[in-house]
Amino acid sequence: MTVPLQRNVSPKDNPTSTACRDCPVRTLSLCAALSDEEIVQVEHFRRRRSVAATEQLAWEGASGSLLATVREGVVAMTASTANGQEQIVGLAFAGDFVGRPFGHGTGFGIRPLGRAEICVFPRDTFDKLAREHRELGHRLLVHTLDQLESTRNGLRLLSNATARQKMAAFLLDMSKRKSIALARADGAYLRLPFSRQQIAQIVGLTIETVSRQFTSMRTAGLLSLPGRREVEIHELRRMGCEAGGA
Amino acid sequence: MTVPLQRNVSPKDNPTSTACRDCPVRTLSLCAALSDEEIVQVEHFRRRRSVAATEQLAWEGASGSLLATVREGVVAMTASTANGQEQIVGLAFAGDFVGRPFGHGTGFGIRPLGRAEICVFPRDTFDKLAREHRELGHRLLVHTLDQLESTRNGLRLLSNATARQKMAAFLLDMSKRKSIALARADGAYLRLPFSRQQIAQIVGLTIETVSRQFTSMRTAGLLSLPGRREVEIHELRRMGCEAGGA
DNA sequence: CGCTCCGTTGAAGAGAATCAATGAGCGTGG
DNA sequence: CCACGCTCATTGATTCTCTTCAACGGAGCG
Repeated sequence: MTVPLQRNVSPKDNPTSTACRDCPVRTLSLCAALSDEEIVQVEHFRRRRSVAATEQLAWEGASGSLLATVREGVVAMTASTANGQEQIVGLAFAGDFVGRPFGHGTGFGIRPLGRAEICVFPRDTFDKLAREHRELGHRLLVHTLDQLESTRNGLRLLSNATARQKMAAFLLDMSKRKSIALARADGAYLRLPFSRQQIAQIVGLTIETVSRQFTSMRTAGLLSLPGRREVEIHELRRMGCEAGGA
Repeated sequence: MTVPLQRNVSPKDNPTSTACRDCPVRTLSLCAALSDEEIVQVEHFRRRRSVAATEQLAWEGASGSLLATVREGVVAMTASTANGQEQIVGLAFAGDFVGRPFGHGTGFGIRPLGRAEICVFPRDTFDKLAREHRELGHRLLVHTLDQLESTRNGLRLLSNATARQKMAAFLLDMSKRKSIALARADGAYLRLPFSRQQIAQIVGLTIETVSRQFTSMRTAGLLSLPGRREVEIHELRRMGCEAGGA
């Protein structure tokens, strides 16, 4: 069986294209602010990178950290806590922007959770563009405001919630994100891109407690765990009650 | 004794002036992005308000919340946690901006911690200005990035730290802020604008634990408590060790 | 003086962390 | 094909910290 030669391949059908207009996050990311003409200019200085799961993209406390857009996978911002553990203080999914423009670096560590594809911008060029291009700057601002809001939401969660509440809220949050691999539209089935250890670092618990909560929820009939990284939530409403302190 | 008539009073000497150029946060806030000519335009639509300690400026979950600059005092963003408590997820000091521009409200409650002076902007006018005025937009972006960074720092703290670590980090954070009433330049003496209850809501502990930590730190010789809201840190370095998990 | 608000202190209980061991999945290599 | 070793997840027992419930003390004020 021979593979037929394809002619007139549309951009979308060509997964190996390096053109920005074929980028999977073309309309999600900051780049949506750029016209097709403008983005061709960007192609000259942006650099795509495929990062391995073990690769650290920036170190905590390092001054000059990267500026990038996540094209595929999940990228985490980390901060080491007092007892030497590592807390995840932010997540960036496909289309999200990572890094601290304008001067100083983020101060946080940046690393992928699993394999990821990112698109890196040189600092000075990006800064200049973000200042001069009105629409891009505005989009970056809105994106930052959104991140601030969700980080503050995380703050509420981590401060006072019980382990059960943290886990329920985390699962509901994930079920709302369409960008992570979702098998069903209602959000009841999740294919998490995280290990148990990573979940623990996100919700601020130990891996043991995370595991206990999963089994406890399963025996309570709230969910089932078809695979290591799969979760099937049986009743989203009941899960909401768990998150809300009921 | 008669008060002599003063002629040629300089702006700074006139505390009751309602002009923006006499504003105490003229050079700190977003308004620093505006020239003296531009700010006269702003005066036409901005409205100053004096808010009482008990006054709620915005309710959690309310869609249209306020946009304002803090001129004096402290303003908090709040979120009610699962167990009905109220967690403070953000603080705004003199010069800081409060609110969520562009569309949706913050979703968080906004209230002053003690008396405060704010400068309120109508939503549509502000949004328009922030989009059209390059320098103002840029300053708002940088401010938001800063807030995001400090919120993420708070996340690290609240997630895994012990009560002692939380309190030490909180005190150090406050000692670095020059905008709250500081009697000494080295930051070793603090006049906190917070009650014990408010501190508890900020660091995510109960009021009892906060109180216990204060007395424990006092008996350990780390600090002394001259007044209800006063703190004298004896050794900033040792306090840093406490915050860092030593 | 008595009231209220705020802060402190004490004793008991609950929840998560820690320490420790077992189990499941997966790739490697014999 | 199966044994082995590795990583990741689960489960158990214990310890410790913080919360909760309760009482008390002091400052400010009518």
